[in-house]
Amino acid sequence: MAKTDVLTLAILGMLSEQPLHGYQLRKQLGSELGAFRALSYGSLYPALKRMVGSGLIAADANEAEDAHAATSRRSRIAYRLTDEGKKRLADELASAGASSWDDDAFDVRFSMFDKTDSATRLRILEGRRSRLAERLEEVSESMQQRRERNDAYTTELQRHGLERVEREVQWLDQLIETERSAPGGNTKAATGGENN
Amino acid sequence: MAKTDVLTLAILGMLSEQPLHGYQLRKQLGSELGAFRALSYGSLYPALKRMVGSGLIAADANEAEDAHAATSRRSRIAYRLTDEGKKRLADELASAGASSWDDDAFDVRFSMFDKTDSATRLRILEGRRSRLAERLEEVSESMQQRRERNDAYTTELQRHGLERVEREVQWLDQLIETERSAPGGNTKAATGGENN
DNA sequence: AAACCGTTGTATCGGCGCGATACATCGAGT
DNA sequence: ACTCGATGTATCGCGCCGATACAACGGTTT
Repeated sequence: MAKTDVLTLAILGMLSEQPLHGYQLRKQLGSELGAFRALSYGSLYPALKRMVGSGLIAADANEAEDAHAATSRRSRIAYRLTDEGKKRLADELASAGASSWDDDAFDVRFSMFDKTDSATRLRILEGRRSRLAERLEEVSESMQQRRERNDAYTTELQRHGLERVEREVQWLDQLIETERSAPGGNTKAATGGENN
Repeated sequence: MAKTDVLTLAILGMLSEQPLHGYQLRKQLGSELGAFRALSYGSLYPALKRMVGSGLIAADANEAEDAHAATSRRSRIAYRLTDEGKKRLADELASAGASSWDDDAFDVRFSMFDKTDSATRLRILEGRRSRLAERLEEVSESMQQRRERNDAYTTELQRHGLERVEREVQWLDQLIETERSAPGGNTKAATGGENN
């Protein structure tokens, strides 16, 4: 079982909505996710090539929907999911990821929550939460130990880092609670509350 | 003028306190900074090798302070700054970094604030602040544009990301204000206190 | 019409960071 | 004596990033 890295998963998710060119793919990933804020072509194109190689996606080279301009045409390649790609995505969406708990991986996984069932959502949220709790433990412990040795600025930096993680945990707690109290939400409509 | 990358700068800073082995260096960097939380040996040792090559640091291979055990001895290498390394660090500390505004670079630079004068501190804080403000602009703009197209979870992810950056800005504002009202702090002693 | 320029679009290269892995020694506990 | 964890150095493959190059398209300016 080849394991699916974060970028591959993100691309699978994007392409499941509609076929896209590399260029468009990059823009979408950049604007939609926190991760991949500035995904470089040096990562993207090789990744696409890998995915074509492993049969997850296919490259449709420039099919003109308008028949009138047959010649010329600048080179553009639209990528779409293959059946194998769809299967892989479905597997991944059902699996709670095992490693959906890293900073980037969680973001990607979270942005696909509307494609997942409530149970899986909860497992991911809780996994992420406990991962952050661990880090909280580690960091605050090492802060205690070296409290004397550090200067004021380093201490402040650590304190701020800690606070950021704590707030992340609070955010997760909120999401977990919402998910528990409204488990029915399979697709679309869940978090925001009742603004629409 | 060879430019100094983040890792190199962090190592220079660490070694300016005392000579250290690669192993110790890694632990210190991991616990002290937010960046380099889990710096790998695959990055560290090559970096040290590069720095020796460019003359910034020197490697003292295992000088036994106890003379009695002459043979055996496990291999340990203590690294220390050369004069050139000290000069490079001083230059870097005075320069406000030009690129001390990335996430990681800022953390490293901030942890060395007690080695810098107040004017430089302010310039770095303000540089970082305006960098974050830019990002704030971009993200909230792209949120407006794609508000309709995104599902609730993606929207929530973006909202949370935005909030995190906003809080970061508030933190910086606080630091800037403190720095302005108490500019005297040149070295050691700023917020925390004077324990030694 | 010609010149310019920003956006769309594909692609590669060198350098570097990461995770895994290997190997070796030391001190302490059972 | 044996195991186990911490200390310590080192490398390999692979993926990512930043820079860079090339090219065609659409729009505005002159």
